[in-house]
Amino acid sequence: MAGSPPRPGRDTRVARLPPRERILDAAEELFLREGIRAVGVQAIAERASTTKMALYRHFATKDALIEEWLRIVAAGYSSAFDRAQAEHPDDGRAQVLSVARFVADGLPDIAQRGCPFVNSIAGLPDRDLPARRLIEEHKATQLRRLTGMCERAGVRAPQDAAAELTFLLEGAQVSAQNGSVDRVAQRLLAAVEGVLDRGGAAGGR
Amino acid sequence: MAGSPPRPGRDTRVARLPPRERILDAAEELFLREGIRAVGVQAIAERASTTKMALYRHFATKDALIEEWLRIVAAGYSSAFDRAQAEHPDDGRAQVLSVARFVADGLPDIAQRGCPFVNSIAGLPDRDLPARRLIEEHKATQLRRLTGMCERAGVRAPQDAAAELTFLLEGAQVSAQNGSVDRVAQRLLAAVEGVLDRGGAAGGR
DNA sequence: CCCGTGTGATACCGATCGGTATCGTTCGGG
DNA sequence: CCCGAACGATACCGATCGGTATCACACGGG
Repeated sequence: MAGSPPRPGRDTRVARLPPRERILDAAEELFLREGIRAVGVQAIAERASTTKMALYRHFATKDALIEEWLRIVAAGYSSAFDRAQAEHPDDGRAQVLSVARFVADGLPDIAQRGCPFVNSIAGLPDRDLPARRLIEEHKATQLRRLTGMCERAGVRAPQDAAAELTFLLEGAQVSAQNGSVDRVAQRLLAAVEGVLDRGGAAGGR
Repeated sequence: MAGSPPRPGRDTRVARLPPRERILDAAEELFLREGIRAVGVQAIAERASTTKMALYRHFATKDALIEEWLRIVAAGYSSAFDRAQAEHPDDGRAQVLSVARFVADGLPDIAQRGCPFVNSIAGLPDRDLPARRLIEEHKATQLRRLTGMCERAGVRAPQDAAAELTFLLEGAQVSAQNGSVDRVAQRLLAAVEGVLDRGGAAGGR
């Protein structure tokens, strides 16, 4: 098919990605499964079929690797927001539902591995660590975009609705992880629709 | 001065609790501030003004200490449920609101240290670790009691309502931790009231 | 053709990890 | 009064931590 594969080398194994990508993939896998602090750089290097030295040629420190990984994960969520807005322009309600469905679809993974941000924040004690700043800015951006979508959906109190939606989204993820609630995805989507229908927080009165 | 204090020893410092209590206190402090995996037994022992040996006389292993600590934290939450039921017998709505207020009151601490369960679960990869089993059983019990309260409150769909309340409660805690939402406590209580008024998930239609 | 860059492999660094062994001391109950 | 249990202190165990140094080799562009 392809005339000249990118960098097959003479390796018998599957076509290898550049080391940096392999390291990030391996780190993702291990960070999710074992937790940030439980994984050593040695284990990451081995799983990436390379060595510790190669890892430290691409990442100044383990924390830098963690930060880079979190940046990629955050970009994934952001692109879900992008897609929601691109597929349903001017339809705030559909945008929110699209985001909610994205989160709901990810719940099976979350149930086994946990939310990358929530799990990572546990191992990042200092509030001014670069990786934590990244997480907090990401969450703040998400809330802002969610608020915008709620405005476009014409709900009564966009700020309140966006906050409540955030609670539901985050809460569904931790509930999926500790396995206390069943049919989490279904319940999450129902609750999100409820918030959208009702507008802000207490709408009955 | 004092005729016979419990166990002052001849220590000049403040009256000391028995070592086991001191160790648990020190562990709680450090586990919350730094995270389970980041804290070494040495650090715990030093903060408890004792030694590693004394610690291992009371706890078979570090994991056992973690488990015992989580058991105590879980008992704290359970007693909040007990109080809610004792102070508002037969009034399910007031019971739920009491629990919600308990969580809301704890949010300032959560914002700085994070939820003990959520943070710990990140460092407990294996699902069948005793400490994780404890967390999951605790969360399951909470959901059951919440469901009972919703039934007593006469909501339409108690199971759905309890699940949504769980999402809100958990989500508010992680949102407080990452600081994305402001006025978390106020918003949480408003959202909880909304769920109680509305009954189950989507009630508008 | 050859040279520099990125790579793999190995060994090493000091520090710390969870956990254990061995002491002497202290203290309270029978 | 005295004996045993709990305690404090210290040293130690092998393993692993994050991070560094060194060296040989493969490979592609000039």
